[in-house]
Amino acid sequence: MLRSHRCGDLRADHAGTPVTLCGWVHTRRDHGGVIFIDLRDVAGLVQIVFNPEISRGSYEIAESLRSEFCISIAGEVRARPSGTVNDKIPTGAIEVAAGEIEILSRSDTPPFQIDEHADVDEMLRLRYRYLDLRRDRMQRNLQMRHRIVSAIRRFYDSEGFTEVETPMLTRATPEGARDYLVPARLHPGSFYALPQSPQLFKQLLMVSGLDRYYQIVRCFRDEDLRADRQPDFTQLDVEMSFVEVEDVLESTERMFKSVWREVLGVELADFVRLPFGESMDRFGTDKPDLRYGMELVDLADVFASTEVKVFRSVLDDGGLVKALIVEGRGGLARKELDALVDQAKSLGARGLVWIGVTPDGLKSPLDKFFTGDERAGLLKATGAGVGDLVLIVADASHSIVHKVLGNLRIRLAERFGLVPEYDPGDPDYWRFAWIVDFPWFERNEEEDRWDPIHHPFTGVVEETVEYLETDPARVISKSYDITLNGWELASGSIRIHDADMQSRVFRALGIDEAEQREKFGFLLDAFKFGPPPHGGIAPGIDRIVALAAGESNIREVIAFPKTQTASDPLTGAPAPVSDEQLDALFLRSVAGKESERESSRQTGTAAQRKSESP
RNA sequence: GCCCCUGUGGAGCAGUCAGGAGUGCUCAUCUCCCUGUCAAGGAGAAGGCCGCCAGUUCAAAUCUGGUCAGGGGCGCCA
Repeated sequence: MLRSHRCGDLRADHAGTPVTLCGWVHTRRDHGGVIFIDLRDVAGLVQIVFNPEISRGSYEIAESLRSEFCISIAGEVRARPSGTVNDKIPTGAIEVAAGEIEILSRSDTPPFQIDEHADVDEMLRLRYRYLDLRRDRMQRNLQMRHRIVSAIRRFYDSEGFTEVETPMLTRATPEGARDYLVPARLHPGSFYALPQSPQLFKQLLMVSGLDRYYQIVRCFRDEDLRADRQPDFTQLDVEMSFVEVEDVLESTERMFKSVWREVLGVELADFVRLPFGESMDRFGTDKPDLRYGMELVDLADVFASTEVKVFRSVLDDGGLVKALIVEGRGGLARKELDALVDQAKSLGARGLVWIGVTPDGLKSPLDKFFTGDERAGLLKATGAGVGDLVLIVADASHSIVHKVLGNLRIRLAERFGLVPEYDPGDPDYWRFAWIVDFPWFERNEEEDRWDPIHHPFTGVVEETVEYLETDPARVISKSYDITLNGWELASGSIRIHDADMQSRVFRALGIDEAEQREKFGFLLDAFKFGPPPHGGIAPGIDRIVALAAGESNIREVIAFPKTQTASDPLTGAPAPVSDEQLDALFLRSVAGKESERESSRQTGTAAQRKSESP
């Protein structure tokens, strides 16, 4: 070893110990006669003192040190002189008097400072990700990720699960997200797909009698990115045989509790159970943030016999009139209210009615149309008091009302500081919920058919099987989601293992036997050989870690993530390949115009291309 | 595909609404001073196609259009 200790591990009781340390120059404070270096390694910072009275040679070398030089020093740990102790760092009681120094490697001036203070442009961080990852926050995030994954493995190992790897090069799935394709050199014209999830393989493993399977596995979906979505992401994939819904929920909930206990030292409360319909009614979404109130209020009763046109026509069409109450914001300026109306419209609403509750009555463009009963009913139903703001969306489409109000609820909670600060040690901060009783189908008006909300192998709740042929909207699935503080963390279901039931479901979906064979033939074949009842779940690792670490973006917990256009500023991926490579794969590019544009691109990409060449 | 925000020395910002010489702040870099600092301090210096292209104008960082890049969202994500 080139070192005897780690910088950040030294404490007062090391005083008098000779040590050899390796690390990076974090900061340099040159006083002319004495030089201080904060030396940084994976464990933390420690102050090194260079003094010509200790070693003239080392002092002279230290004068040439700059930020991020990688150095080794040998010297003695000593208590700091009284009055110079630094309470801000764990090693602040001591310092190391440097006797010898070796510059292991020099560093160019870094493109940005490696400390917590600078809020650096993310593009730059990603281009120099290896420097970005030197920062304390990133180190902590990656370490937390490791501890979480490790705790998950420990849990499933102790519960008799077997981790099995499944192929990365597999067959394109007929439905779901867009696949990433890989040309098959040995099969001209054919392609592998990277897995969107190991869904079908884990079901096959149940047919194989594995009984309890898990895998921490990379998955790929070629869809547009979001704060919580990357094109390649990591899932905890779980499947169990001979279980019902309740067994998967119980096991998964215990896993999360165990991980939170081990990693964050907090004892989670039992997860709330929220039926899908109730979640939509109360929060306008199937992934509600339960850390604050502002629940939606149905005003259908209040305006049941209204003459206000917009409400009347919506209610007559079977639509919804619902409200959101923003406490203490009745005095919002007209300009801000107009901005809210615009937001609502951009989300698909025809309009947004705002009502300020003042001591003199209601302040609203619609107030003059309200009857006295309606004003009283509105206040009673919403519970709004003087100073509050009521926002109402009315639409024939229930989903638009819920989408708009659900979105406004989140934005207003963030804007008005209703979202609690990150406080991992507080059990109350972690609002886990099971979302259950999802409808099996959703209506696809464009294609004039019923589509599965989950996937076509999802089990059907027995009591609703009879509606498969008569009223698909009433069929409830044996599927479930976990949500945490407004994020969907996991999704799963009990699968259909009975051939007759699977046929009925395919019929309801309008998929005939030829299509079944073409799309799912190998799974249906497997299910001819005694498939066990089984089910599972798949939590997203990136999201779990981001929430646990208090990050609002999963890029912060992924070592080398991609930008919103799915490119990597560090490697320059994706990039064109040579004609020779294409020839070998029997491919020809038709993106002529695209590549011309590529070559005339401006500064950012040019600099990036520069970094690609050696 | 659509909507919104952002782009100013190496980094982070202000300036843009209301056009008038690249003006300012913090940090970094370079030189000098300094033996107890800790995001050290002091003095000085260097460093800019104001993302890019076009338009309006006597005059554009500022106004207009387009475009590229980064971020947030809608659609999409069984």
